[in-house]
Amino acid sequence: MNNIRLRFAPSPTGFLHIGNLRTALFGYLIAQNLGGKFILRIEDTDQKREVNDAVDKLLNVLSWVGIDFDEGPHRGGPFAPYTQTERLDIYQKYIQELLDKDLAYHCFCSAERLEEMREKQTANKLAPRYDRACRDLTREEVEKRIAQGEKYVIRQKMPLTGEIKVYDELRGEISFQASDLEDHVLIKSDGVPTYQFANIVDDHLMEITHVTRGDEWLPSYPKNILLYQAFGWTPPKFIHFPLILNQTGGKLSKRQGDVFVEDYQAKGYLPEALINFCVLLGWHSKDGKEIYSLKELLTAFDIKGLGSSPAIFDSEKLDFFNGYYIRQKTLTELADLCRPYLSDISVDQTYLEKVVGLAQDRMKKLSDINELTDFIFAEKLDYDSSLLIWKALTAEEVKSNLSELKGIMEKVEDINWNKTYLEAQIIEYIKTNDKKVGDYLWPLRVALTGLKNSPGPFEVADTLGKEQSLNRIELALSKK
RNA sequence: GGCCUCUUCGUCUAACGGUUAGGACACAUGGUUCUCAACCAUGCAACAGGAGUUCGACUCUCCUAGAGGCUACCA
Repeated sequence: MNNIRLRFAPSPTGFLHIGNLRTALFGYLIAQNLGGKFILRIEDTDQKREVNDAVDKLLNVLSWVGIDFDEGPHRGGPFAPYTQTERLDIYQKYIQELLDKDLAYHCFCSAERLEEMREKQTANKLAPRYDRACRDLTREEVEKRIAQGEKYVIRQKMPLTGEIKVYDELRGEISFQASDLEDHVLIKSDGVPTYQFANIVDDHLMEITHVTRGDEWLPSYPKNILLYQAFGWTPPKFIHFPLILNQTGGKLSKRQGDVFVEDYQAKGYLPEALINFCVLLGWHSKDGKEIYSLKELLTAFDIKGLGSSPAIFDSEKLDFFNGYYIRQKTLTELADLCRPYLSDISVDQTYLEKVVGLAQDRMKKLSDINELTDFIFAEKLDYDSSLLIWKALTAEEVKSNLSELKGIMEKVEDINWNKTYLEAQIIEYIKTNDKKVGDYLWPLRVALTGLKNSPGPFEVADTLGKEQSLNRIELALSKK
């Protein structure tokens, strides 16, 4: 047993962004790989963005993909509570410490003043930054204004000069100029801390050893380090994962399509595919293997395989993985997975397994099941009789071939009505009469499916059953 | 505007400073096949540009360019 501890710390905003899934996944894998603990902490300090049931939903999706936690709001733990709005008194205590050390200060500037200030700065091509107007107020003045009921925030007092060096596990040392840092807000005017403050306090208190987060946090890293220094705490290790980009290289956002795990779940992507696909965005194994189950990743994952450059989300590769994992399913599993996507939910289980078997090799996602197997459930096939004609055959030849096959199939006993038996009978007939396979099978297949492209005639006939198959052949024969 | 990060096939990515720059997806062709899919085989395709360091640079340094991120009392 060691004391490695990592956390996933999302804001409960409703859905799980695909980028967050990967952040959670990497964190989970590192924790598992190092034999440590994985903790869920809910960062709900922005009440404006609060969404009902968000935590339950989040937990559902994460458990769907197979990620679970050792500690968190749903199961407690030695560092409870794990929801930031339940920890407000803790932050009060720590901000007071900073105030006492003169490393933070009250700021009474109004939102309007700040906005005006920023507008002026940008107009003058200056970096928009708080002008530190309240940084050096006297203690008496601060007390007086608080007593008068003035609203205030608490800001971090940054050093004015010098260099701040930080270390990222993937990129090495990065240095920032203190003069580029803003005195950012630690406690908002409603007394609730910002991410920047709550996050650091909680990571320390919860004894997090490796902070894993997205690349978008790199710019605030020096401020975080300064906060650790202000408290006299030893910072954990930091790993900033490169971002996932959209097809055009921009930020993955709602506007260009699906960005939430729930979207993919609804469309019929399997958790195995999502996990396998996501883990390969910025990570590779030593031996170049690319097919990985979550279970295998638990031991195979290695932080050394992480890269530092952003990755474009390629849905075609996701489709490949999804098709691959669909093909790995047993018919029973696949039937269960497909059932919610069927318009007719009352389909018999064994029948459904046969139907699903026809589509398995052709599916990219579960929702494809409808389009792929519509022809099976169709009351009456609707297709042009010209489709029945194979290559140079005439319409008469096609009908004659179909009649011959009908004759053979009529004689097949119900008990023998299966793919293997039908295939053996029909192929034997064709061979012994020295005919071409295509001249018979194409018309038969079209008669049974009404489609240009479809699964083979024997498996379709098997699924359809004797009566339905013969009806469909009869329909083909009656076509003009 | 400022700061930070990133840069190998279309995409995801390999390559102790020495390889015909490898694999996967996609694509193409062939095989298998009545069609499609699946499967198998083959092929196509990349070191952003420029200086250095070095006997030798995809790999180290610097510059340029491009891309992305951050620049809120959002996370």
